[in-house]
Parts: sequence; structure tokens; C-alpha cells
Amino acid sequence: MDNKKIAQILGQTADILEIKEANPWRINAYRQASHYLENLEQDINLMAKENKLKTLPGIGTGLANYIKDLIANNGTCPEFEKLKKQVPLSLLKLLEIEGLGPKKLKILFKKFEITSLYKLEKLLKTKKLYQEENWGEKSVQNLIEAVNSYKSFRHRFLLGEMEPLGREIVQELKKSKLVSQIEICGSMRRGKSTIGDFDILITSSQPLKVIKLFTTLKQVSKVVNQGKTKSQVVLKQGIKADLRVVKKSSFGAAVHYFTGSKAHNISLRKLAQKKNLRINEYGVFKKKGQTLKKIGGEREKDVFKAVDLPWIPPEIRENKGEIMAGLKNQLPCLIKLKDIKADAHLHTKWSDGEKTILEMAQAGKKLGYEYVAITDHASPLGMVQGLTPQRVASYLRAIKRANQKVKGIKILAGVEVDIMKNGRLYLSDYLLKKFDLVLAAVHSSLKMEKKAMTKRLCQAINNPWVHVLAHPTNRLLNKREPSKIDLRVLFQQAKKTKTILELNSFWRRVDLSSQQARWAKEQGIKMIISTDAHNSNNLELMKYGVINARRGWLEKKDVVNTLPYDKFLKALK
DNA sequence: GCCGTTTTCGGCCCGACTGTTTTCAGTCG
Repeated sequence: MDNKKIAQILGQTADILEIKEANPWRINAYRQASHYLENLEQDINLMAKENKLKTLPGIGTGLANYIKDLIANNGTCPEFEKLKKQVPLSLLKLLEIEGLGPKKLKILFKKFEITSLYKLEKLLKTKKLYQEENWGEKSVQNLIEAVNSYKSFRHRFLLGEMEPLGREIVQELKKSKLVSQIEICGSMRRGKSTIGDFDILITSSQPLKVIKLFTTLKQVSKVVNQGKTKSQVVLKQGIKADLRVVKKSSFGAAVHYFTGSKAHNISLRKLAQKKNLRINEYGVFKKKGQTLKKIGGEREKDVFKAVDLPWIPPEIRENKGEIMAGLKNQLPCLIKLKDIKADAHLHTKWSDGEKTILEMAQAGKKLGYEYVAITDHASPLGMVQGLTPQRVASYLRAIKRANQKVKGIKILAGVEVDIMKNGRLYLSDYLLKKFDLVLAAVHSSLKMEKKAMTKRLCQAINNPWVHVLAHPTNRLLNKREPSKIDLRVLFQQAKKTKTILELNSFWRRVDLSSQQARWAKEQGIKMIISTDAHNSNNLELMKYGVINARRGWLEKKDVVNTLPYDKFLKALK
């Protein structure tokens, strides 16, 4: 039973209880525990075995027993079975449909025996639902539309795909001159690799006009709601965008509030309560008897200052220790994009890239880098058209020529060598040692057993000529699960062999994840942030790698490509 | 169901929008 599975069951339990209209705070307790476990690094099985579950926040006697039961019975227990008999799991999926909450779902289930999307669609084709109390024509129509959009877009969106669209919308709104301040908040401001929607916050002297403009932008496909201070639309790409209008005096508080995360906000508000303060999206208020006196809210730092905190960067506002670190004045000094001195994972026409060595080096120079590493594939995979042992010598000569030709940037001769199924590398040590920089990576047989995959990677990084393990888990967001790897073992081996781990910036990979990066940092492992660019404009994806690193609490000193050229070479094993 | 510098009871974040309700419930963030 992994943590995610237990978290899922706790979430399902909460959903069932909600449909049953159980005590809302009991529901909330299950929900909170679910969220907490989802992001927990320690193995929940181990904690259960050692009787340490109750040391986790939000987990008391009841939940600890429930979790223990689930683990002992491999994902179920009498209580959960009983609940599932009352409300089937297939019904819970329907909660993901916009506008369909527990109350309405209960009616659909009890009166119409709806238990699946298929049955719901069938019901919507009849007129039966109209006869139900509180279900007018509009409600039914909205549900039909929500079902349709649920069917076409049921995943989260990738940051790298959506960020340009978000900026485009901000530009359009700014252009109107109706907006004085504007900020995209939510998970996008926190730099999450996947985002659910856009949360756009503005101040304006003509809110109604801005909302009107917002709902009629060319990117909008549907207006979900439209009020005096906020509106929600669905964009043509299927992603939702929220616009909220606030007063200038509340802008900072609102930016903080809508940036989240929810868990961070709740923690902060609890701190405020202890100080007899109240924090909401309108500001910070001091309680004086029955009345509230506003003491801040125009700037975001007002909110933090009220509870004696320094400003905390959005990327780490996940309630994972940042508040405690802030109180102790021990916040990390997070890495910045301008700290990056090189991109050291680039492909060219020598394998599956689209540009020449020279063109890629010039793209690096344009970004102000001191050096780049060309790292074409050496792989048995035909599709990559990479470096065979026979081509290595001419590839190295080509890099040398390019290096002499280009001014103002140094080019390292690198390679991204395949880790074969048996843990050996595609090129011999004799060839590997000719390179300045060797990245090793898995590109085939991604679905091995955990033990075998861990052994495979450990063997690869044990090779003295391998400097970097590239995209260690091979995940593709929304597309491919990460390979099964015992990271504890892999990280120990990386530490022992001084192997650098890559944070791949390509927005579909983002690999290592921020969580994993933070863990690696805690073990003293060095990392490198690279783009894996296959075209010259891909080098700009570095910002997504840096934002991911920031989410992993990484500082400049944790990342080797912040080092100047000479020191970088020395940092390689 | 959890929690406690107001600890074994009584809180637990809260405001905006929609639809069909004529004063509010449901949903969302």
C-alpha cells in the first residue's frame, strides 16, 4: 500500500460521508488527512508499523486505526466496505463534474439510481429530471454542458503549455487600460507543474467594464458566471479562468489568499487567530470586541508581517515547513533564473535535435550563458539516430570546430548515453572518457520491477565516467507514470558516487519532481537544471526547471550549473 | 474526527455567484 493509495481511500471515504450528509467536520478530517498523506514523504506503512501515525498532524486515534486497518487488509476494512455498499465508488467519480456536489448527487443516486457517467447521460436525455424539486431548465442544461466538458477535459493542464496563454490574457486585459494592478495567482504563481485553472486578480476603477471585457475575450468559449466582483469563463483550450476584482487596499491580501495553497492559507490564518487577528482576502483585521479594525492588506507582505513572518516565496507555500522555517528565520534563499550559467543537456542534428551545434551554442550565448554542453544521444534506439561508437570521433571533432568558431561561450563535449536493460551503458568506458560531460539515461524498458530498475540505475551511476543521471524517473505528465524506483537506495548511491541528478525542465517531464529534488537536497546530493532542448528556442524552458527547483527549496549552491566554467568542471566526479 | 498557551468541550475559514427559493441552499475556490 503506498501513501497515494491510502490517501485516495481517505478521500473516497470523505466523499461517501459527504453524500451521506455525515458531520461536516468529520468529513473535513478525512479530507485533510487525505491531502496530507498524498504529499507525505515517509512511508506510511512504516509509520503504522512503528505506531507513529498519531504523530502526524490531523491524525488522531480514529484515523490512525482506520489507516492501520486499511494497510492490514490491503486497501479495505469492514468500515470502508460498509460505506461502499451504501454509496458505490463509481458514483464518486461524478463529483468531478462541475456544479455537481454531494447534495445533488445524492438525489441522482437515490431517486434515479445513477451510479455512472453512462447512466447520468442516459437520464439527461429524458425529461425526468425537470420534475424534480429545485431542478429547473437551466440547472439541467448546465449539467448537460458540464458533462460534455468533463468528457473532453478531465485532466490538469501542464504549466509550460498554459503559462503563455495566461500571459496572453493578462496582456489583453492590460491593453484595455481599464486595469491598474493585475496578477495571476493560484497554482500557476506557485509554479506547480500542472495547473487546474487561471486565477487572475485585478484592481480597477471600472470593474464592470473589465468583467465584460474578460467574458468577451477571443480566447473564451463559455461564460460560467459573471457577477459584480468576479467571473469565471472556460477558455477554448478547455481550461477555466477566474477573474476577481478587488479594491487597491485589499490587493495584497487577495493576492496572498488566491495564491494559496489552501493548506498554507489555513495554517497562516490559524497563526493569526492566536494573535487575535483575522486574515481574509480583504486584509488583516484586529479583533476589538465585536468589531474588526483593518490593519493591513494593500501589500502581500502585510499579511506575513501580521503574523511575524518574512515574505515567503509563492513556490514554497505548500504548508510543508515554510511557516516554521519563516518563524525561525531559516527560509532558504531560493535559486533564481539569473543564477544559471549554463544549459548542459542539449541535442543537435547529431541525434534527434533540429539545429546544429553552432546554432545551439549561439542560443545559449543569447541567454547570457558562460558555457553549454552538447549532449546528443548515444542509443541503440533507431528513432533517435544517435551516436554510434563509430561516429563518436567525428562528433567530438565537430564540437571542437564549433568551439573554435563561436565567440563568447564555451561548448562542452557531452553525450546522453543510454542505460541498457542490464544496467550497462551503450558506449564503452574507453569512449565515455573522451567526453567532458556524460549524462546517463533510461529510454527503453521503463516498466521494470522496482528492484530491478533500482539496480539498473545504481549500476549505471556507479560507472566512474557517468557524471549525471538525466530525467531519473522518466515520467511524462498526464501521459506516463514514473518508473518504479527505490529512491532511497538510488539517492544513497548517487551520494556515494557523487553523481549529479538532473532536474529536467521540459514541461512534460519536470523530472525529478520538486518533492524528489527537496529530498535529494536534504541528503546532500547536487543537482543540475537542464532543458533537454531539441531546438534552439527550447533553451527558454529553463525557467520551468528553475521554478521546479524553487518548489524543491533548492538554493544556488545545490545546483552545479550555477557554477562558473572552471568550477563546474571540478564539480564533476 | 481532530485539537488544546481559552485542553476533555466546543470550535473547526468564509465570501461570491447561481438558480429558482421569495429568503436560501448548493457549489466553488
